[in-house]
Amino acid sequence: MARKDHSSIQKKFGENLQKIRNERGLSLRELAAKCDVDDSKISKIENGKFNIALSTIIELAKGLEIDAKELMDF
Amino acid sequence: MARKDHSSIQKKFGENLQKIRNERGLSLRELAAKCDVDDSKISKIENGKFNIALSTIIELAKGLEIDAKELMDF
DNA sequence: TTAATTGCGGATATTTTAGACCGCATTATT
DNA sequence: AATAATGCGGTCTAAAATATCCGCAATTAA
Repeated sequence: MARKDHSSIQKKFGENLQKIRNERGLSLRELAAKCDVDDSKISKIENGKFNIALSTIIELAKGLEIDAKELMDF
Repeated sequence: MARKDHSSIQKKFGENLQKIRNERGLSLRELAAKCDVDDSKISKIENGKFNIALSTIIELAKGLEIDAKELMDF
């Protein structure tokens, strides 16, 4: 690979995000409506497809109405 | 701005990072040696210059020997 | 007073995300 | 059966982060 591989971190983060979203009973589109992140992007994040930015983590936490710390608890 | 502005989040994150690094008594170069992040980059992060990726947050936590959650506690 | 350390900013090239939208196959719901 | 909802993958462009490395002013140590 040209650049470092972070897929293992991304996957863990994604699994945790999905778990929390499901606990809240929110669909991808419902969560997307509550934060400034597109539903198709949330899906990709949950599947570990990319290395999201700090601001996106904060945005997701806002939509889930939780503290960003919780999202990092994996 | 062409893209959304996240400087307020970035600044808060940076201040928290700097606070923790100082508590540990580590210089920028010392921390850089303990994780895969260049010292000049850490300086820029501390000064809120950019919106770092998830993997960078994890990397910094590793170097500081703390949980990534702590870095998000701001 | 030298010499070393520290924080920080600049420059560049490359890679990646963000952001917005579309569309489909599979599951639910009516 | 028909309709709606859901998860998910793809496309595209512009903007931003990564990764390196250099260098300097100011502070600290020898």
